[in-house]
Amino acid sequence: MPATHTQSRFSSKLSSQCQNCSLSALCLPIALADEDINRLDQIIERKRPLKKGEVLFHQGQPFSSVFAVRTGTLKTFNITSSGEEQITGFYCPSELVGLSGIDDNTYPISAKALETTTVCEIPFSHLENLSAQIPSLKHQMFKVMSRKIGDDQQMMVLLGKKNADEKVASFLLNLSNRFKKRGYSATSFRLSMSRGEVGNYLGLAVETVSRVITRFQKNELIQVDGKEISIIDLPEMQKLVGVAPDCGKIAQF
Amino acid sequence: MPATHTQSRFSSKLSSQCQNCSLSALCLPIALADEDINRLDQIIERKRPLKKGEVLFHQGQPFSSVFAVRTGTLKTFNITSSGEEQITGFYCPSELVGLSGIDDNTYPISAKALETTTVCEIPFSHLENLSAQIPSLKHQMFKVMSRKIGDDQQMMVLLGKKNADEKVASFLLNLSNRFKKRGYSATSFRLSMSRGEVGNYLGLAVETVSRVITRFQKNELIQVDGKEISIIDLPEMQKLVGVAPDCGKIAQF
DNA sequence: TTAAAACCTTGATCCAAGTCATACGAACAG
DNA sequence: CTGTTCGTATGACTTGGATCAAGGTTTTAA
Repeated sequence: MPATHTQSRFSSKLSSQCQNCSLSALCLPIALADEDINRLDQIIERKRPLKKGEVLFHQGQPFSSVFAVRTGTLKTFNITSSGEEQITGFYCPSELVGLSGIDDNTYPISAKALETTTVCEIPFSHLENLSAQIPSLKHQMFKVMSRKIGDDQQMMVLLGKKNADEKVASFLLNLSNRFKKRGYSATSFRLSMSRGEVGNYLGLAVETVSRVITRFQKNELIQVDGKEISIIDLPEMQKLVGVAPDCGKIAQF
Repeated sequence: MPATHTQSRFSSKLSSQCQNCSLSALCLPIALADEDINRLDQIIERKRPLKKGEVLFHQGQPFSSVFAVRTGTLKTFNITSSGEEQITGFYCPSELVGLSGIDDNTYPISAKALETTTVCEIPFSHLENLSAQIPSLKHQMFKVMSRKIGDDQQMMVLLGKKNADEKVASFLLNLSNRFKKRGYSATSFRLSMSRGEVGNYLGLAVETVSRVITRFQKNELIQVDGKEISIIDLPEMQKLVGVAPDCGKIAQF
């Protein structure tokens, strides 16, 4: 399909990269002017792909940048004093990682690729400067961080109050929504994380995750083939996590 | 004690209010110029005190302001689809409430006073404008939100991985740290929330909270008289939550 | 291609914490 | 002041999910 013909002289090749890419969550919703997108684009460093298992940044390392996932998936985790890994989040394309490092100029978590993953590095000092010049960008930054706070609080509800079935169902529906939002199928997708990682994230043992998934399949809520998941009975799944039909956000982290 | 004598002509009575008050967490760490503090001060509305049980804002209500607690305590919570209350946080003096409302201009949680509580209302649009003029204020905003994200993630670790003893100990030490930070005793304080609210927050039944507290007292880790708590054996408590001696932040939400 | 390693599933058993029941003290509205 | 409600404590019982164990499958790397 041919590219749009009405490009301003500022919206170069770089600009169109930004428009297609992962950063859409950060910039597109506020409809930045072409010129502004271009300015944002110029501070971004596109990095070589990370291979599965490679680390983007380490817990404790000095904070310098936030990263937008372009393709692939990341997990963030920290190592507890007893040496176990605790996964704090999974990041899909268009999502921003590293925001929690701003506070004391140190990443409090590590980020590792679950599969081959490309990211855009956004040096934070540049982003901060630019956000002083582009008010809508600053507002968008606040929104992104605010949303993260709200989402994390929903996650707390999930961890504190829900049982294993509700946790796994919430997790699957959450992924489903995230895929849907960026144009992929909401009902059929591939888990890039292992059962063990899902369990770690949800506060469940591997065996429990496995059993719940098997049971969901027996009850014809989902169809499973290894890491491929199809959601068969979406309404029933939603009932399971306690989503009111008219209220997509609540109780779904 | 007499007030400082070297006030600029801009740092009026209002300014000195800000310096003593709850907002210190937001503005003092970055050492705003007197003039800037004054400007911040002028957008803040000081409200009549909330009585115990009064609601500051309701879940679903349009977002307009963030609030800094000056005295007293707030809890934030949301009502799940099944009608139960899920507490997502407690807010002590100097802490900011309502940041999660920025995202979609709606408060996703309610905030209610646990005791007589005074807050400063900071209209967000004004704050955002001002932050465009005072770069260090904008940076401070990012820091506050970033810290919240990091803290919430520690809370997830707590909810997902810790047992009842570790949860309650973490909770008490976290309060202890917050009191200490603003100059109160780190080892002797009053819980403004009920056992039920603690349990709700930590994902535990009331009875469990009660039993753990009783046990801690028997083991001479703490001394309890109703809502008054004294931490007797701080090192042992820290060992319980897995704090490395040289590392105050980790695993303590 | 194949061996090793990592991952997944299922069954059997166990225990931490939830639930139920009861009682007593504190707060509070009338 | 006083009855009612709310908060706290503690014991008895139950249970969801962890743990242990073992076998099958997929992925990885040589």
